Amino acid sequence: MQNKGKYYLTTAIAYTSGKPHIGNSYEIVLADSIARYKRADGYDVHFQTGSDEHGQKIETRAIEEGMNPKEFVDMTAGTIKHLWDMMNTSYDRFIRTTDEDHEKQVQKIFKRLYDQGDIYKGAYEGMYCTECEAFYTQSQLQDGKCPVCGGDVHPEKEEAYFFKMSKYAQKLIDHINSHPEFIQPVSRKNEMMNNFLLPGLQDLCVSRTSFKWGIPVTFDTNHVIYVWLDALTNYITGIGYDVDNSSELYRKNWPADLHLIGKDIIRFHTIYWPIFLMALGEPLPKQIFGHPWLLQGGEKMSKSKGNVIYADDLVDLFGVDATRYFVLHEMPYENDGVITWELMVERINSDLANTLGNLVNRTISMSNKYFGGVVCDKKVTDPVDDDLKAVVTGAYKIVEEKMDELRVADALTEIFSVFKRLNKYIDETTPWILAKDEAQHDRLATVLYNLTEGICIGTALLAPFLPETAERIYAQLKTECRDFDTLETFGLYPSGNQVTETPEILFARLDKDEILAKAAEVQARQRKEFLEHQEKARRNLVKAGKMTQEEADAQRKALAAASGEGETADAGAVTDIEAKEIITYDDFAKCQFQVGEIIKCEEVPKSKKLLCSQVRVGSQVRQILSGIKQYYSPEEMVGKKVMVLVNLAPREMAGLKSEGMLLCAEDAEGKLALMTPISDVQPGAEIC
RNA sequence: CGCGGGGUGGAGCAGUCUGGAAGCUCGUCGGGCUCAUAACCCGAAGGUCACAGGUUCAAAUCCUGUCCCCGCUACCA
Repeated sequence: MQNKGKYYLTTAIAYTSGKPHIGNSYEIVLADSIARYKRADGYDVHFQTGSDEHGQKIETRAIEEGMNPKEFVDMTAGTIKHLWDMMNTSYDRFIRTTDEDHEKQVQKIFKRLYDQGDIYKGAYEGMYCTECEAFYTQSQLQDGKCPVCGGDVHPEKEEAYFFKMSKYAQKLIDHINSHPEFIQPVSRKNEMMNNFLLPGLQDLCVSRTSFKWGIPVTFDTNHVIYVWLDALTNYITGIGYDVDNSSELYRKNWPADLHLIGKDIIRFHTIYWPIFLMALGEPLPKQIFGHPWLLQGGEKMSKSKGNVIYADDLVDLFGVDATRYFVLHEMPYENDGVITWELMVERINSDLANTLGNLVNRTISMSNKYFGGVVCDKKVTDPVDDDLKAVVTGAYKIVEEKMDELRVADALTEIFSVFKRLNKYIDETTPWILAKDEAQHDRLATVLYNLTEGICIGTALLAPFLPETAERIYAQLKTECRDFDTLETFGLYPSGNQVTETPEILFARLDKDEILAKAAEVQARQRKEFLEHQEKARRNLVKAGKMTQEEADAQRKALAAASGEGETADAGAVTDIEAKEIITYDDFAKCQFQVGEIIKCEEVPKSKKLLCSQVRVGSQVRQILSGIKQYYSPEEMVGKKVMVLVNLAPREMAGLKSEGMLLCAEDAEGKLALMTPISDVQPGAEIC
């Protein structure tokens, strides 16, 4: 395989304030796919990711957890790394901004920039909230109040170091204009130019005295180095940059070929980062790609909404490669993508199970059925083979074009069009008919060979995106992954090779209802954990003297109130169920609902769930069993007026007869509530 | 009049730069097939391309105006 040179790519480093959700995990999967693709394509790849671990927010979060900052970031960085590993990502280094080599180099960089006059000491002026010990800009304020706690703010000065951005602005403008590929997608370029560069850059505050959790300024230890100078430099410190004497790894890999980041931090990567590098006299990265977000059903994910989707939950339900496939496929190039549980199931069933999994399965099954698993190229061709071969061998070039533009979702679509073409080829050649004719024996062998070879080539292209699946396919075909420079040649699968006798299902078809039920459980659990965590955080903040008990109580109340009209803490969360078919009025009229009064109620001894009630409906008394023991005691049931479905066929449960059904509402968390009339009515009143 | 992006059959998107028969994936319906994971293959239905006006032989595409959605707006990681 020809060596096409080095390729250095990075992801943004993940902030260690908590566990990243799938929208954040998307980036590492995207980066990994590109890294694997470039490796397979002959590049010498270096792939770096990591975690950003300093700042005031970390300090606060650590207190909430009752830990010191270092313990806290060790924990969260561990979580992040674990997630990255679970997603099967092939990074070469996971850098942490608390790593010793990084901290040391950042200090040296700061000193050098100060010495050469790019950093100067000044005062940061802004609106200060004493409550939160934080500065806010005019535009961040909400009605002139603190956006976080809602308290009063006042103008305040804080001594700080600043970086002279304006000095390099023109040089950066020129660079961006002469390198159209620098900022991707291009639409982002205009945003940066019009909003920041052309109106004139403000100097950037690069130190803080208001908190301690950061890298100290060596010559002024009241200050810690603030945020971006610390975070962005990971891209060079991680490969051995040294102000005095950089490593060989650095000299080989810098400038980076690609910084992959979320669209929210484009400004920092396309303005501040290049300017820092200019100040250091280092070349600029070749390309910065600000990818869009994955939104849960069109909304941003948020813990308080309880709609956060985490990679590990997806992996539990669907597996690693299905999760990788989904996020890669569903993320368009420029606009935000949508993730919902339904869409996951649809994509997996349609593409992975039906198109790919079934193709591999039916091909191997036929080889076994007709040839004892031996795949032989008997070279009995037919004109229908030509188009198949053209599609299969032409795929590499098309995929390559898409990947050059970082259009990963499109590349995947192209790869799957190969598998779709192979499925069609089976219908065109109808192997089961060939099998009935002894004279077509060799033709049948050729058809199966072509299918097997087609799968091999398609799978080689698929391997960077779904590495584990590719391995499983090759294991079943008893061969190995093909180099990219062989993908335009048809016929390299060793003729006479024997495939596995026992093909395994690559992706099982999923049942949507089953998955939705599991998803509801997952989200209910998250919601509960969120509330518990909030409670714990408040306790710890009070203990640490960062919050008074009154404030904690007030916040709890505010949260409960803000989360909905309801009196319960989890109001605001809603329950969605699958829509049933539309019914006619006649259908509805078949159900007889009446108000019933519970006159007696006892537990069913043999059952964990059942209560046995005697219900007065009109002049009759009926016995009705209900699975609500966990929610209502027999005592509280008595005297209640409830909604009864009267004409339900009687049924025996736990040895007792039940003549009807008490209607309850059940929400996504499985909570039950009996339906009762809002004002008093007679037992037996019809509900219509 | 702060900046930028978007509004295309039921869903998710491409097409707009470089005007020339409205496309893809999923879903729905009908047919075929039986090697296979109720799968695969073929076909059909379904859109006044947000709205209004203009340029043109011709507009989803260019111009003008209006409405709606989303992101950013400077030190927040």
